[in-house]
Amino acid sequence: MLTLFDYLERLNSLLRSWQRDDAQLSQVPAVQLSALRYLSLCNAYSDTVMGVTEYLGLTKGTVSQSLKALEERGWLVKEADAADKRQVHLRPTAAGLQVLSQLAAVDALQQAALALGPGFADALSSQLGQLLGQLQQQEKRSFGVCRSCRFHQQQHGAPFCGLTQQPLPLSAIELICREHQPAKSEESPE
Amino acid sequence: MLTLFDYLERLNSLLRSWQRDDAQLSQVPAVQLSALRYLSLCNAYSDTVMGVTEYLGLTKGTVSQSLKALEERGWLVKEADAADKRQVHLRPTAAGLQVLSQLAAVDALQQAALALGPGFADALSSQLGQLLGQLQQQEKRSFGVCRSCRFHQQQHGAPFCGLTQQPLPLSAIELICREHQPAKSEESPE
DNA sequence: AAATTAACGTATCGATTCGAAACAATTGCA
DNA sequence: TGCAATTGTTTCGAATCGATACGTTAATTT
Repeated sequence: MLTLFDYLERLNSLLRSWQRDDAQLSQVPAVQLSALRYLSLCNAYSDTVMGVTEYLGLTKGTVSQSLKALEERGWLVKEADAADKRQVHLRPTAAGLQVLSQLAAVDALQQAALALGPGFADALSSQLGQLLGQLQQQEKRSFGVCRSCRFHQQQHGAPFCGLTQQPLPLSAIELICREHQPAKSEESPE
Repeated sequence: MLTLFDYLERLNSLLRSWQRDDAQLSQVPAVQLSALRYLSLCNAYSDTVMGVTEYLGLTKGTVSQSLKALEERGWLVKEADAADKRQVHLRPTAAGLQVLSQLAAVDALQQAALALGPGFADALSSQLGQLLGQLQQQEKRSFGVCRSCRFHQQQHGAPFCGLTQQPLPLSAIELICREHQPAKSEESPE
């Protein structure tokens, strides 16, 4: 009997094989693309080596090398943190974002979902999000977006993080955060 | 905005990282486990090197090595095909099946789904199956189970494959087949 | 029947990745 | 001020993966 695990494994194999068949991206290791994509989706608290490391579940040494390779490709720049001299912020360049936008697998998934009905993609995303939330309850990090975070507040009409006690740009509330902690009710209301 | 692709990527990272944290399986490459699991789920037409190769989307040289490693671990045995001397059938041993049954990720997914409601796992599996079917329409192979195959027939009350013109054991109709071709209506009725 | 082509599996090579460990630099804490 | 914890880099060795070449067997063509 096929389980959820098997479906996810098969989907993953398929997506990887497409990446390899892509002429432009065949030389680029999958981990590098995963890291770059994460960096394009996370906020300023999370765009560090340790952020990528925890998100991908690898060791920091390995990740450091992959990021170095991305930097050499010109898809990434490193910027020192103003306050903490240990930290380095990683920002995808225009060229890097360009590469991400050409990932065939992303579009293929969206189009396949569209062919199955107008609300299919949203419904499936919602369910996968719920599953992910459930799985991450035992994890140290939950990697959600600000909007679903218990620290997420409003102050003077703008988003505000109760953990770091800092105001956030409006664009940040849909970004992935390393410090995310789920609010009480994870179930998104229908 | 998080896409289907991102959810699948994150889920995959999480599952992989669990595999690495498992003391017993940390030394075992993920590809080997994927191959072994496939072999435990596929039928007699598909348990060959080329079957695994196409399912995982790798090259046959690479797969041949991974299978060799599995054989050396004693998790797999090779059996020559009776009719075609080129082919080798790969059969997981009892020890191999034992390893598969201990995959923590499989259970974790099932339990997480269970916590989200009684029908959650089935509904999600069904949707992922539909998505997979849609994605595989452009592929050469669809890797479905006999029951959803256009060659699937009944003869003398037993399953029968219209492609190979052979009877099938009853246990095979839920197994993955390399030669699978979807029947006209892929949508599984509710 | 013979020759050619195609398919299956293996072996070898080189590039690359990954984890483990050691290391330097900075921060936070007692 | 000491001491531990955190961040990030580097180095090393093992192992994976793709590409290529090869041998064997089956299928096809002449």
